[in-house]
Amino acid sequence: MLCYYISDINPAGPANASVILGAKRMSTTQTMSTLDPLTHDHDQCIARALDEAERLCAQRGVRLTPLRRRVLEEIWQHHEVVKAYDLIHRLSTEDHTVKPPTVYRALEFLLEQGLIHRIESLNGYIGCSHPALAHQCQLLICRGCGQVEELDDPTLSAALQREAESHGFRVDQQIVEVRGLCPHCAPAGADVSAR
Amino acid sequence: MLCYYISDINPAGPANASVILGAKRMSTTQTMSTLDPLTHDHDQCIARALDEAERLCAQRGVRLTPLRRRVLEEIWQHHEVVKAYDLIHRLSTEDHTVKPPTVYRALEFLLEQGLIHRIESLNGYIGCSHPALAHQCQLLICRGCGQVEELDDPTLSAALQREAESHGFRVDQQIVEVRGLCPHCAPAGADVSAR
DNA sequence: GTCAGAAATGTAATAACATAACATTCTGGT
DNA sequence: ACCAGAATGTTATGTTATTACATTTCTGAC
Ligand SMILES: [Zn+2]
Ligand SMILES: [Zn+2]
Ligand SMILES: [Zn+2]
Ligand SMILES: [Zn+2]
Repeated sequence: MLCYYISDINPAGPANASVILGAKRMSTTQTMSTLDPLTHDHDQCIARALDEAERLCAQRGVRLTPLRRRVLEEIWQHHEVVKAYDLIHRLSTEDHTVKPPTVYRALEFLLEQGLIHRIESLNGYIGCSHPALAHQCQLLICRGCGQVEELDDPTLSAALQREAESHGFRVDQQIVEVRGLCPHCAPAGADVSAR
Repeated sequence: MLCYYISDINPAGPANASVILGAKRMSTTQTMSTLDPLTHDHDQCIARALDEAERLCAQRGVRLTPLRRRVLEEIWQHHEVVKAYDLIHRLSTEDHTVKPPTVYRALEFLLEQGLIHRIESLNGYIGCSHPALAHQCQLLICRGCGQVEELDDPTLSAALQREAESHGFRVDQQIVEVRGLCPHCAPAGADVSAR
């Protein structure tokens, strides 16, 4: 199962993406399993993620409180990595500043419930695209647009698990993060210097 | 190529390790590619790492200055993850405190030269066990003893690369970290709660 | 409905990790 | 000796995360 959406049209623009204003349709030239910016209804995407979260928490007997739900909603605003202090700023208002522990506790809950993933190499967080089942995922992190594709290739995770076990290692958790350029940013290649 | 050494005898002790005082020999019962604590001459291990670093830097025309060498030496004191601020404390004396940029610049140099690896999930660093060639490695990180085994399975890294490319992703870097228990800590399993 | 305990949230302080900007010193080539 | 570039020193600050404790909210037993 995959989830990779483009919430904003890349300024540089995907060189070969099919863009027909007003007539949403799939891009035909991208090999990446993405939805075209114009085909992706992100409001619906957010709603789906939140509904799924509600459902899972109810089913598990844990509480998706307004605060936790709000944090999850903020994380789902884009398909880009979100930082804890971004959340603090976004949740704060003129008359009420949210303090770090508030956000970190919500993040902790969402991580425990598998509703988000932590991106270790960026100290950031991203919504999980298939939270119903426990899984070891591989994250493709674009340094061009900051967006993240979550893969769940059981063959890969099994191979890594096997390799670790063959060295007598008992695996708790796999952290697999691939840094690079997504298909929308790669064509522009030359102008996307290391970030 | 593998490098996994035990610098300190685990307090809990490997349940089934062969230990013959005074007569260093390989453990016969561990499946992990480790050296028995007693067979591992860590002074020699450090010396080897530093010599290799000297050789590579000379060959590449870069300067392994006393400071950089000193930082590398500290990182190699054990086979455990080292934190930047540990290094700051270890390098500081009564009459001279080392400041963060000093250490971070040395770490940056050592990372560029492939002499150390950064462990993203721990904000730590570890000596690279085969720095002569560029490589994508897999790190097995024990939560029991803090030691790290560096694997370099080209099959695994190729599989991950292929998977990413099949999604149109251009790979810069792979981060593969496996958290769990090493064979010396796993048998004691029950008493090693999550850290 | 009441109430006690548990869970969640609020708050203040601080720890841990990392970098920016600029000054000074060191090094190697001429 | 001189110069330019590399390396290091120094100050300040930015970023990420946790500890400890107070208060509020929720839940289930009665
Ligand atoms: Zn979306
Ligand atoms: Zn991109
Ligand atoms: Zn060693
Ligand atoms: Zn261990």
